[in-house]
Amino acid sequence: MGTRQKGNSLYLMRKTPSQPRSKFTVEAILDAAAQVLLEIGYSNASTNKIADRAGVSIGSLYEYFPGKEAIFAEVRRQEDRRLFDLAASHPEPQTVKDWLREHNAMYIEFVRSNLALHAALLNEVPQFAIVQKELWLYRYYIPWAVKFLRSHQDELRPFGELTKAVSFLVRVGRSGVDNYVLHSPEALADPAFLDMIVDLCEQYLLKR
Amino acid sequence: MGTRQKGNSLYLMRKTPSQPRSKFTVEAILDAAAQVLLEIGYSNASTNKIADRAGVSIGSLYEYFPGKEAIFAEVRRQEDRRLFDLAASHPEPQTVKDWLREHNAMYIEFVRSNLALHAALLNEVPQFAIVQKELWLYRYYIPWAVKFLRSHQDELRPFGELTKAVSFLVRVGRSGVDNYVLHSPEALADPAFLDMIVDLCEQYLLKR
DNA sequence: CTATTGTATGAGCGATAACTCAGCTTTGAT
DNA sequence: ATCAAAGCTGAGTTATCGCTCATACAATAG
Repeated sequence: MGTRQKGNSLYLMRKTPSQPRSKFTVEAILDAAAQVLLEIGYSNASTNKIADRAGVSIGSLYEYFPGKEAIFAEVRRQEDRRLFDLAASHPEPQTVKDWLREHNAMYIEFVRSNLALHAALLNEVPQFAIVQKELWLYRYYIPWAVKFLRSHQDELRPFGELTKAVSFLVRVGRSGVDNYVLHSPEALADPAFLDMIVDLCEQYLLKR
Repeated sequence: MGTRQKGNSLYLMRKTPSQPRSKFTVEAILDAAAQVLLEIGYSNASTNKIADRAGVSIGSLYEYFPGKEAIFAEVRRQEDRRLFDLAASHPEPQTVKDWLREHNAMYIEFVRSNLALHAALLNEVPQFAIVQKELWLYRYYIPWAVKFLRSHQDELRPFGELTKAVSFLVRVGRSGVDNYVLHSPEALADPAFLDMIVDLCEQYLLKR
């Protein structure tokens, strides 16, 4: 038997596939879930339809996932992971100004690269019990951003608690972009949008 | 027969109650919807359960709403309206600084006054086809904020398009607070959070 | 008073959802 | 070559969902 989860949470995979073919199965399920989501929406997406679309039997689906919540939670985790990898693979800029521009551009590009999916995730799919603390963004990205900014503190306004301020700015920035993904996706393509959000970050962070 | 809607949208009420007793019925349904949402979550909330909880027959529910999407869309509209009324009833401050603090405090208080409901709305209930432009926040609040800020332009940094900048800041600010509602509700009670968001707004808007 | 429109009821129908389980196939270690 | 574990299958069970409709009472205009 595979590696069964202890708590049997509604939002976690039941077991982790060990053989290659089961890895394909799980991948097919996750891909199908994204497709079905875009085609008929979260509330109409059922485990049966997802399994169908994946070309996998419903029994197999339940072998790995306790239900559709867990499937979409996993889709979210994958996107979260993709984003972190993207950021981590990026060479570190010299100045805070550059850093702000590049990282904001990166996130905007990231959501734009699969706009429909991200809009649907934001619009329709509950966040469930995806605790922020377990996401790469919060576990790794924010601490990493804090470390970078601390090492460029001469460029910054004085902050009592830099960690708090950075975490705040990252969350606000991200939520702000997400708001536009949902309500004004066309604005994301405009370079002026990037300028605007970079401006916001600079005004908040940089000393002058 | 009542005032039937033309397009028969999934997200609008079917008819507007004219007699007092039917107004009570609709109110009961909306209240029940909020309760059921908090108790069992959006995806488990069914029209039958909502009607049950409201003490109203399922037939009556379908008299006024085409489905649960429309019910929750209406719950959202009511909250949106409540917020706008709150803001509109507020006396206009003298300075931009005061304005920023008071309006941010107002929104934080607003969400905190019914935190569980707002968290649930953000977390679980799809935004559907609630176009931003039809919300009070965007139709009235932002134009109004722009008007206020334009009349205090001497306190502001120069902006090419003030409307764009204000709209951006309002949306980012609101989304940012919403992010904390969802992921760190405890932080909202801390006065430092208000300070932080006011600081962000001031740094972005105010000249120095 | 009467006609018309407004409001309320709830049993019940058809559809579909979630999820199980008994049995079959594949894989890989020995 | 053998066999236990891993993986896969899909018809079937149970529950609930969305929604209709025949029926009846209430309000109001003329």
